[in-house]
Amino acid sequence: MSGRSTYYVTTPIYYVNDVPHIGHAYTTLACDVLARFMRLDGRDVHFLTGTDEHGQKVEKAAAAAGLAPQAFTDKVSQSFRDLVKTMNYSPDNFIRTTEPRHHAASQALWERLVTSGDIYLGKYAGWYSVRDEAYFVEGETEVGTDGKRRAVSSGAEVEWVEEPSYFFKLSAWADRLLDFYDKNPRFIAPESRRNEVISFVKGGLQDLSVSRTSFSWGVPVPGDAKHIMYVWLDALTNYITECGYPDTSNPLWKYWPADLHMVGKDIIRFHCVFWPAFLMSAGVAPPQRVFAHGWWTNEGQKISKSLGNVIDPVELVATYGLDPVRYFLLREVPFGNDGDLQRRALIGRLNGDLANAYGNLCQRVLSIVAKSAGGKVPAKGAIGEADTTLLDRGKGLLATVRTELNEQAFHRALTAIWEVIADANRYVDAQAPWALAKTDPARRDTVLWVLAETIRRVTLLVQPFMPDAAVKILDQLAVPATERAFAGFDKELVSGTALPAPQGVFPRFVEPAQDAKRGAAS
RNA sequence: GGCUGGGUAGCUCAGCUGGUUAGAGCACGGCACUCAUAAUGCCGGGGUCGGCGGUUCAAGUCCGCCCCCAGCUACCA
Repeated sequence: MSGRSTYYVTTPIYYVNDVPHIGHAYTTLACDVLARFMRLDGRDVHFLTGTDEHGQKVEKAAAAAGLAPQAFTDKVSQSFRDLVKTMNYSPDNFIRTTEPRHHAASQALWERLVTSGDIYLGKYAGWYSVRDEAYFVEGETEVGTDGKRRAVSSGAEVEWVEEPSYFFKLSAWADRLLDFYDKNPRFIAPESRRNEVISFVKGGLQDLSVSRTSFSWGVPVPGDAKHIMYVWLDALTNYITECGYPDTSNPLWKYWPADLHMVGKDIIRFHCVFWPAFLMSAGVAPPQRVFAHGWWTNEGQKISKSLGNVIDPVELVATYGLDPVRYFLLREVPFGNDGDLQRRALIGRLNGDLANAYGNLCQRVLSIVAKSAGGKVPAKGAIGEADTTLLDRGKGLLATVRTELNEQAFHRALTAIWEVIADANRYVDAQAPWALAKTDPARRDTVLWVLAETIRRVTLLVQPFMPDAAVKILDQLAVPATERAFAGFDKELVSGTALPAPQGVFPRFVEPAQDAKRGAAS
């Protein structure tokens, strides 16, 4: 036996020229839920996130700040490590492209590409803006009435510049990529993105410039130190750096190929076209799947720094609480679609799904147990049809959630869990344990046991989404820490186990009064 | 322009290979209950399923045309 099956999930490495925003938080959250679920499900998980710290922008920003690039990135990348704590992520490692092992891995990969004959020296040419210190493609420029060509974004004059550059023969890989997509239908998700990528590749591929000489903050090209490896070749390599590349005897190499690269929809091409081409050229297996999720808007408005409506995950968590934010982000929108972050909707989910449906279910059941059933797991008596129906719904949930998360369908997984919560609330009303207390205490206890047991199962599955809240509820059910993994899913609550006093887990969110707001403003 | 995916109750969306009176959640209205976080449950109003035409015994579900929305159409992390 080879032991537990591995599960390797990655976030993109985040570029350190920016502070973390909701987009970063969202991507990593999705990975975190998967990592936590897979661990509970007995998989041997490796969950990687990190920062991309090279490039001209970083070099310039460091200079502007009067710092050496390394000191600068040490400082800026910290905000991403802080977000890990704020959002309660559970990565197994936080990788940085400035690590020596990453330079070694990137250079090793480069050398393999050279050996494969896919690297050649040529010239990179484009419209260059001295003021912006950046290249623009033709479409990003326009010729003004004075006959001078300028960058559309900055208005700066551009000139045609050529610099020596190494190229990767991407043009030779189109057919092999299409063949790869064809044989691996799960490689790109969601489906609409898959179509886009395939049509892009079918349109023909150009060779890719993979080195620059215009700056020096990066990984030197082996054998030609004037050149720095360009952005994506360096950045993408992090996924195998982590596993020890090129040392395939590294213990972490068992995780490659990755089960899932989670990415935002803007960087799908790099992950679905360039990356598998690099890897195949180097004789390394491509990842198994890339999922491109959507973007958030803020109250219907596109998010942009210039509009000043960037969503700060730290503020969201401070206002609404961590677990409600985690829940909302993955429940509100079909994963893969764009979503709109509306405070009203968030509060609706918090009060409706969490406080009213789930929290109140726990509270109404546990308070009866505490007040009139002895404060212990109630005695399980004869189980009837209605009991079996509810219990079976809870039992079936694990398989359902497993299936949905295998497709990264977080919203459907949560919907399925909440359907059982709704069933449980209906069952409480139908069985009316408060009435049974007078007529049939034994039956009352059985009803309470069925409910507690259902809450246990539901909560085990809530753990990956809302770890803190789940702990509180499982504690109130006295579920041993050793029985919270899914191996213990069918280990029922034992009647007679002493329970702690119940306490609410999801308080309702009450909006500050409008009058108070106006009063404060005026 | 081309390609792809969409346009279904006030809002967000389900509706597999065509087949009984088109569904869910939220919101709204009424009722019930009182264990519970003024929570929960039940009932109800509300949709010419983007438009026009066609195929079929039968179309939201297939075909054609048109209108509208979004994404992609390469080197920006």
